[in-house]
Amino acid sequence: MNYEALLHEHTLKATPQRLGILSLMHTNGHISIDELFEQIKKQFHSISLATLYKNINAMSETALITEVKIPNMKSKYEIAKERHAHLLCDKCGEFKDISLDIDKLIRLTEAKSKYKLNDTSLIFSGLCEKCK
Amino acid sequence: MNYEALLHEHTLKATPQRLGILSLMHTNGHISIDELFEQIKKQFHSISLATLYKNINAMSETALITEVKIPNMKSKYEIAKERHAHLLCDKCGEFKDISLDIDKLIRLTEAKSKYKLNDTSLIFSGLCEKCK
DNA sequence: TTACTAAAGGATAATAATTATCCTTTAAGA
DNA sequence: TCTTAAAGGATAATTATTATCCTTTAGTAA
Repeated sequence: MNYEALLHEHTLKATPQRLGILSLMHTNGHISIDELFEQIKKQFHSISLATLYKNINAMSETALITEVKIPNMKSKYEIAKERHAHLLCDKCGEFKDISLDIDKLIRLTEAKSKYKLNDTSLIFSGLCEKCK
Repeated sequence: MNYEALLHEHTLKATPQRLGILSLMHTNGHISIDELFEQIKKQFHSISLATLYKNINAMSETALITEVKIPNMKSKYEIAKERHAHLLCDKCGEFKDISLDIDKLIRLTEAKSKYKLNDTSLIFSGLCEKCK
């Protein structure tokens, strides 16, 4: 993926730190601030935690990345993508995407509620195939 | 509702402060820490913020209340109840429960994922009937 | 290329949010 | 009543996040 272009599309400068952050987010899938700081320091020995926060905020505000709030644990961040739900294993902590017909779910809920819906946050938790 | 008994069932003492918190949670439906502190102070002039946090934690740990994490805003707390989803109006901020066949959704997702699921966090956002 | 400038980085102070501590008070049961 | 573990209040400590200020650099244009 060309993160330099992606940053530019979101009117953000493509700095080495940001490319590093996006790369880590990509390889990890979902990552918390703490994990991110831990890992990014390996590449950028003197990176400031403030820089990390500023970048997370800048990229969130421009919707390049998304914060995923999870019950009973710290938020994780992911590169923005098409609508999807998440699966969490309460035992091993595996956290991953699952695609699901969210449009249908939205249509159903709109009918029931009279709301005009445009987004969802949907997290399932339980035990993964290995842990169950 | 008999909150005194409810607290006892969760092995917690039924203090006036806790009864006040639960009462506010009930009348508000969902309430943030800040709103709660704001309101509870009217009844308990000298209540400490630490007491509020301690009680929120104690009642969360015993699953008497539930924290609802919402994208882009502060958490709200509600008295625990049967599985349900939430609707958020991005314009006026209305936040309410909606009942939905979550069991069915879980069964569907289990089939697709091989997970054994037992819980969900599901929030829809958009515009309410008035705001749309 | 070089030069310019707004944006971004780093260090650190400030603020906000949450938790811990310590001592006093009280709910609940004997 | 009496006893005591649990809870409350005040406040300190810790953690998380944001703001500030000065330096560096990415991006653009001469």
